[in-house]
Amino acid sequence: MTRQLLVTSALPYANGPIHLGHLVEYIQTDIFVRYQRLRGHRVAYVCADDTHGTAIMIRAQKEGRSPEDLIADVASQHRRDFAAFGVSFDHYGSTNSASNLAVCTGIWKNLRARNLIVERKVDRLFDPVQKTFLADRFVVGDCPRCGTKDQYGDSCESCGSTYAATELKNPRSVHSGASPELRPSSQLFVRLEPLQPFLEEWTQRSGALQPEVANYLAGHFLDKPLQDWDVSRPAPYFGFEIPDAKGNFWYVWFDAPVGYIASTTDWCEKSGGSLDAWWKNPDCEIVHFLGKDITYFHTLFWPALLHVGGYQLPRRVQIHGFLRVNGEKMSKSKGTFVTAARYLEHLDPEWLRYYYASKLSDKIDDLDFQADEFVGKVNSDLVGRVVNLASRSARFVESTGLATHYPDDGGLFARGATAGEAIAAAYEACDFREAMRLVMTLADAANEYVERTAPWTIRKDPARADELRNVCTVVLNLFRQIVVYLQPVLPRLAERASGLFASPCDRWNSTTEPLIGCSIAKFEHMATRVEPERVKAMFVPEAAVPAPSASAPTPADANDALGKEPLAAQVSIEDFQKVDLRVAKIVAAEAVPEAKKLLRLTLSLGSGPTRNVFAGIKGAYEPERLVGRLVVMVANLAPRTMKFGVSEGMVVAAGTDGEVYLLSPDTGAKAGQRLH
RNA sequence: GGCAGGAUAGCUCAGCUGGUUAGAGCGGCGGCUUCAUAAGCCGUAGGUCGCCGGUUCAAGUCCGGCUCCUGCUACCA
Repeated sequence: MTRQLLVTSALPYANGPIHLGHLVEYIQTDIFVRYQRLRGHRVAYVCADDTHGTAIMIRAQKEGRSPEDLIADVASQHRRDFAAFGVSFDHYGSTNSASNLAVCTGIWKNLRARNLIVERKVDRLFDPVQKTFLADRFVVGDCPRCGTKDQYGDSCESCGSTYAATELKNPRSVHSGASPELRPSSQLFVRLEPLQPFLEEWTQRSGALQPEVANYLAGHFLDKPLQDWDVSRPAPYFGFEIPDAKGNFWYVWFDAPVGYIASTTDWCEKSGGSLDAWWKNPDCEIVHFLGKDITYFHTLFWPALLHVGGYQLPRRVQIHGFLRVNGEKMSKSKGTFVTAARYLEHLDPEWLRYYYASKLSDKIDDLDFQADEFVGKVNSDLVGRVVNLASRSARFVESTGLATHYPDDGGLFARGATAGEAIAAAYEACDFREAMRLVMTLADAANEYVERTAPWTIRKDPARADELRNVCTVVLNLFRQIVVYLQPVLPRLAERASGLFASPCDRWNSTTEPLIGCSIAKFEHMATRVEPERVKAMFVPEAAVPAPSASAPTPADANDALGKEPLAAQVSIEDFQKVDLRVAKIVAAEAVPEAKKLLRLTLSLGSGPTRNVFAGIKGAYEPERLVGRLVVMVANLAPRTMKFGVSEGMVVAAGTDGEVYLLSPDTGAKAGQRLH
């Protein structure tokens, strides 16, 4: 029976380049999609750029251009990267599209009709100079919990606490630097609690979710009243203005998943299909692939929107873990934050496809990229075992072609055909690791056959020409069977093999019927080996790489630190001089056991009493290794009483999102010296 | 803090509803081979299955407790 599947990958945010972590998902989805096509099913694979929100807006501002201009640039870059890795979207759209606005509007109307939208007056910060309400990230001030300066209006990067923008101390507008005023604003919320029974049923009993996900939702959200979801943001905001609430925009997480539908709509338009035949067709299986970080958006809000909007719910939500590199989080400073473009400068995309396939399971486990394992898998599995089969047999039959009857192979080909069922089941379950393992056992068996029959010996005896041809017919058929099984993972290898046989490797069914009598093209290498040095070169930290040529178009690739932390309002030299920065020596350092992030530092300023300072750097520095080191401290910061004691100053460090880099003076600086 | 997941050979992982000497791939070691992109084949060594206790004729597999790792967390419980 021919199935019909509508498959999506999560929409990448239009605020940065695609990197190896993204590619886990797109490659995983693409393998699934190609597998389904290989089986003869009808598949639509749609995706889009997620383009709205504050971060995009801020970045566009910093770069002095319109958000539309920015997202167009990033979109073309994303498309190029995906194409290079063979990700075979049927349509790649944008959430900033007419179709998306239309679908959002439709769902919104239904939410209104079901009385699921409530409006509440909330006091929000208002910029009296710009005469606009300020989104959370357009306000900076001191964290109400720990006092850290220059924190956004949603959460503190130092202590991790979250709060309302109105709680910030000494708040300022990012636009004008003015102190915002409190003004009542009407915010719109989606009420989720009335949908509780539906969500309970769908998450716990539909079978769409992996069991650990269902457990997570049951224990986290469904066991108590669901909170209303704040879906509006006041202008200015890059996004869609809410049609019946002028001056308010849909929060990016409202219109982002709707982009799946919009992109499907656009694809239907372009290909002559209709949404009724796809998303709204109960026989069409909708499958979402996404990372575990965005689980609840896709398993609570999104089904709620679909349900109310009158759209079919996903049949399956396939969630994967994060990519780590050599056991650690990806890190720019360690060079393990590798963009797609950077990978392509060094390595072949099919290698990564195979490597990921050999590691991916249907679990939510993180996937660890290990350089030496990568080299080993590619070189020994792909080249040594699979491609080598063709390479050690094809040349012998270039002139004669394959035998006209399939010879006795001791049941090898039949065994391979039977194994197809288990391989198919593994693909279907997204247990690609298992699929690769099974395929490799077939390759092992084929190599043993070559060893046993020793065609290089047969060849020496002209009287045994038929036997030589028979043996090679077997080996090449086993090779071809394997290549078809690997086609979802290695489409380019399959194409090259197709050229060898002058017969496409594009149908799963062809694995049950040996190819006979056909000619064999001149053998050419189908895959190259990885040189370990090239992998090593890819992981050289950016800073150590010679500056790229000036002609390279880099705007979209620019470091996004500014976007994450916009420049603060201008200050005078007098303002700056109020802050007394000093070189300080760490004379003692210890972890605060009860705290997640804090180290207790004892700092010397050369003379006078030492200072006790808490620093949120536990995750990045070993206390023992800090002792004796010089750092920069804010020496005249008002003491602050914290849970674990009084902090008498602050150690300055750079970094966002959990990265922390302490500053060190050059050699020769002495504790106590002031910074000017 | 809560929750979820994990902890099995040097590395990456299988081990379903408890049942004979715990498996695979890679890596290691020893041979063989030379058709092939120094590829391939054969053999071999490696594990007190995180720790403690319990249920059972029998536990990696079930139950309780603990330790460590990872992730998530809608002020959080």
